[in-house]
Amino acid sequence: MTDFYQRVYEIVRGIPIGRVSTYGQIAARIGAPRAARMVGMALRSTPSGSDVPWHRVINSKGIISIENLAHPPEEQANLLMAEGVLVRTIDGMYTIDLPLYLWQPQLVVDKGETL
DNA sequence: AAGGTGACTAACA
DNA sequence: ATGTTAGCCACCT
Repeated sequence: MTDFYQRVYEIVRGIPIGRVSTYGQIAARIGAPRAARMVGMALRSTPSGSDVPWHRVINSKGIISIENLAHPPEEQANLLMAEGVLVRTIDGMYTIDLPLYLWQPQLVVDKGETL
């Protein structure tokens, strides 16, 4: 995993079903806390058929990004709801209760790796 | 090789 | 509280 994108995919693959993460959180876990936009870029080029659950990544406000050009936000909302995530529709935007669904990975201090 | 572009964010006004 | 601004940095012309 020498590629930035690959690291993004690896982390996103670790998001459990029914949980979500944010662009910033993933960037931080890669070690580049300011590279949230790059995370979005990486997810942009993930095919629907891939094993990367791109739909489990939303923005820091708990909203499905309306700037999303790769897939309609509606599709992302459907995928999340299919996993049991409660998605509210407010003013044409899809919002998620972030404190409730945010993925909070445990850190393994021993090896400096994460679960 | 150099500059433009964002599935973002935190900081301001 | 809500709207704007300015950093951000790997990728793609």
